[in-house]
Amino acid sequence: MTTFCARRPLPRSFYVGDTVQIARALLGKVLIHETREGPCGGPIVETEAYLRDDPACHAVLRVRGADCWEARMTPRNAPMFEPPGTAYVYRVYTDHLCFNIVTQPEGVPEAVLIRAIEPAVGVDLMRRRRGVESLKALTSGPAKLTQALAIGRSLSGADLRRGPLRVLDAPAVPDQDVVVTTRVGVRLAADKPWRFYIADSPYVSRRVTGPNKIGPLQ
DNA sequence: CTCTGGATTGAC
DNA sequence: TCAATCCAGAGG
Repeated sequence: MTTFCARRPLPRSFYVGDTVQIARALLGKVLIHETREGPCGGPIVETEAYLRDDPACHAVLRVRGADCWEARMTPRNAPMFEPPGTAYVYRVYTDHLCFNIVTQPEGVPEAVLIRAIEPAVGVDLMRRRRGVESLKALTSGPAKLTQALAIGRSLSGADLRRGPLRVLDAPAVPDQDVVVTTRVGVRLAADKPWRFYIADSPYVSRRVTGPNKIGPLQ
């Protein structure tokens, strides 16, 4: 996973289609943040899909008094309704930020959570921001990577094709290198196999071995 | 206004 | 395995 042939930013069309497949296709693509202190980032190694009819999705809320859900815009999830290729950054558990890439045409709230990247660019800068030395601890989790890349909430709503935070094209990761599992830390729709990671990457947040493992993509 | 429950991390 | 520790969203 040291091949680093970054190209142009991914176009909007990349982010339209089946969001689960887009999450899969984002593996290997390169996330780069050009900051004042320098560039930092690397290839994406772990993703999760969140869909418009998925109870775990921030844009899907329980209909009051009924046993069903519906997509609804709120102040927090508004960027999910923006055009494909928009950033959605939100806070969880006090001081942790998570970074998502919005998919689907404007008005359709689906997104891919970027859970881990391989630390390839600006490693020492990221070490300073994280306060740890170990490469494995730099970006191996959704809130770790936002801290390492200095992705703040002001980037929520930003266009990932232009500006300081970009997602660049790179060669596709072959199916035999991809593992599919259920999503981490979600209570609702916990059985959906919508998480993807690169099997042999040391920079994945969490490896699955037990009954949770859905298996490699054939 | 009050109440509930996290798309986490790091220490034990 | 578990606490830290705060806000978004819902309901009164």
